[in-house]
Amino acid sequence: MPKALTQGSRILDARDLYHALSDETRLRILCLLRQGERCVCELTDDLCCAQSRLSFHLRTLKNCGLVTDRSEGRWIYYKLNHDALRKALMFLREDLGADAESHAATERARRADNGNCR
Amino acid sequence: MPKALTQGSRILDARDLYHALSDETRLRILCLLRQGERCVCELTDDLCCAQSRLSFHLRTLKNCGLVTDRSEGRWIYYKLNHDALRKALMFLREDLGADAESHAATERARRADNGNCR
DNA sequence: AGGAAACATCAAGGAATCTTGATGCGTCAA
DNA sequence: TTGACGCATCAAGATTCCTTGATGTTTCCT
Repeated sequence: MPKALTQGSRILDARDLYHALSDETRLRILCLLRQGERCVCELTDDLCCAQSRLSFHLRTLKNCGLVTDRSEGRWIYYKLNHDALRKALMFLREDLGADAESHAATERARRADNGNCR
Repeated sequence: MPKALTQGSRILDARDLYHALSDETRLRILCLLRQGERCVCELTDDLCCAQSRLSFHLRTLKNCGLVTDRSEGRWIYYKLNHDALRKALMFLREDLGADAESHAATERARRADNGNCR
């Protein structure tokens, strides 16, 4: 499939991921979940955050795939979904040309196949 | 400086970056700028987007550092700022544990220094 | 069975964000 | 110097997003 056709939904997927990442509370949730699974009541304590508010943000994170949940008895455990994190990272790298190292080297390479906009 | 003290502003910086990335128009702008500097009228054409609207989004991108501008005569040229892109990428990698490769390996390593939340 | 804990969901209000059209300012060409 | 172009900015309305408090559901304990 030509790249142009897939670009649209790639952008929309990326937009949804970055939107989920664009809130302080949600970023704090993700930082906590990095340490492992957490149930909602633990997160509520750690974040000093009303339960319904937390629930709202967890749903936002779940909707775009950044977290998954699993229920066990009365508790619901949330954890990071690394596939979605990787998607967010890969869009930065592949679509926007972000690189972890100094920019100079990669840009030199890219300039070889210089593509003009139109 | 202890990591906890720097965490707050890291999160706020990341939030601002991801907010700028959370809009379809802005992502399209960034994709176009990846190919090199563009002036506003070129972007207006490429995106079929009202000029004032484009100007609004360019300001959003500029405010968080994702693009820089340079004026030349009547034109103002915008280009990507790779330092900001790298910041967005590094937060995903370092603070959230995103990795480009399969997750299994890194997580095995990380589990050694298992940190509990509290 | 009854009560409490853990969580989701809903409605309403408030805040932030986006879009649009109008206006203003600097620059260039005639 | 006048007019057109390129762009920013502003005000107003529309839309999306977030927060809060109330209520509902499920599960567990007694």
